[in-house]
Amino acid sequence: MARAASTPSALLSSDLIRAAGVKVTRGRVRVLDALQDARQPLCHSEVEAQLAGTEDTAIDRVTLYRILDSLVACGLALKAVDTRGVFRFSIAGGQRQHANHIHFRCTDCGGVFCLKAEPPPPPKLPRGFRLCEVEFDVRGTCATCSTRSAA
Amino acid sequence: MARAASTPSALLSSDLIRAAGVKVTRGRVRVLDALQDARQPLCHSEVEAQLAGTEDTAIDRVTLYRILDSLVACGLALKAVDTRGVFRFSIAGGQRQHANHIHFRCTDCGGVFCLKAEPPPPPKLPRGFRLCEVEFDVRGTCATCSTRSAA
DNA sequence: TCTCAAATGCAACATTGTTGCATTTACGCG
DNA sequence: CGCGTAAATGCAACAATGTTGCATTTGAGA
Ligand SMILES: [Mn+2]
Ligand SMILES: [Mn+2]
Ligand SMILES: [Zn+2]
Ligand SMILES: [Zn+2]
Repeated sequence: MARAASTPSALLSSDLIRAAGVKVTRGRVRVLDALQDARQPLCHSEVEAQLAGTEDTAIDRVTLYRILDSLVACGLALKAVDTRGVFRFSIAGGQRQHANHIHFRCTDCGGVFCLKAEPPPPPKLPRGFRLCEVEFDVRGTCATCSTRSAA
Repeated sequence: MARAASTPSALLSSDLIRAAGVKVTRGRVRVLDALQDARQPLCHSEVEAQLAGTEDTAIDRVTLYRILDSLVACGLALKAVDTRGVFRFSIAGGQRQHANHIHFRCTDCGGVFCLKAEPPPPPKLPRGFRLCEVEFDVRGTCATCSTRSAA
């Protein structure tokens, strides 16, 4: 089964940052690398933890907040709030390739799988309402997890 | 626009609370009244401000958090996070009456609005996958919030 | 190399939400 | 009504997340 995956592009973070028109700093490169490697949007503390796993020096907490916001400001990252009210960051553009099909989320392993079906058309909205995003969320257990739990 | 979870009845808050199976306290009645009167989901501080406008004594900050959560726990209120990561509360109606149509969630105020359209049918899944839940999430800004942000 | 706006580190602060515990209160029951 | 008790409240402390101000350092163009 085709797993939803991050971009296979070997574009260096430093190149992306330079192309975005902001200074290439060690912090920005490390954070963007972390977002690229991540398989889901990361919150501030998760990025911090990821960075702590490296041998490099730690980035200041406030600086990390500012780096994340700067990546969003220059279009390299996306910022969204999760159900607990915490901001999560992901690389921008990674979602575009998954725009015209729907996804299945395994509630067991957390995996996201691409389905063949197209997303349903957005409904008609009352006057004055502004559509921003339509998400068809299909949840359950994937084949692997279903087999394992049936055993 | 028909707001989701609007109660057509003039049921007293105290009756609703009693029927929900929890103790009828002055705080719960006042908070539920505030949510009923509100035209949009209110966050903690907004409920606090609303209550401060009355002549009654102020409710402790922690108690207000606990009252709001208790109203959610007993099914009288709904809790959703807004775009800034703040929880907003609104009165809940019967959820059964909202089974056959889809909803629009305002990412600004957290409000939930009933739409006329039916929910889309569940997609066909790959072999071995087990469907558990399907959710059609339509997000954007409601008429009120769209007007306000355009100003 | 020089220069300086941009980025960083650090301290302090703000907002939102939670936990522990002593006190008070709602309400079922005799 | 008056009791007993579990639930609810008030208060202090704490936690998590995010922001502001300011002095210092640094990326990168001239
Ligand atoms: Mn928050
Ligand atoms: Mn996909
Ligand atoms: Zn799975
Ligand atoms: Zn709204």
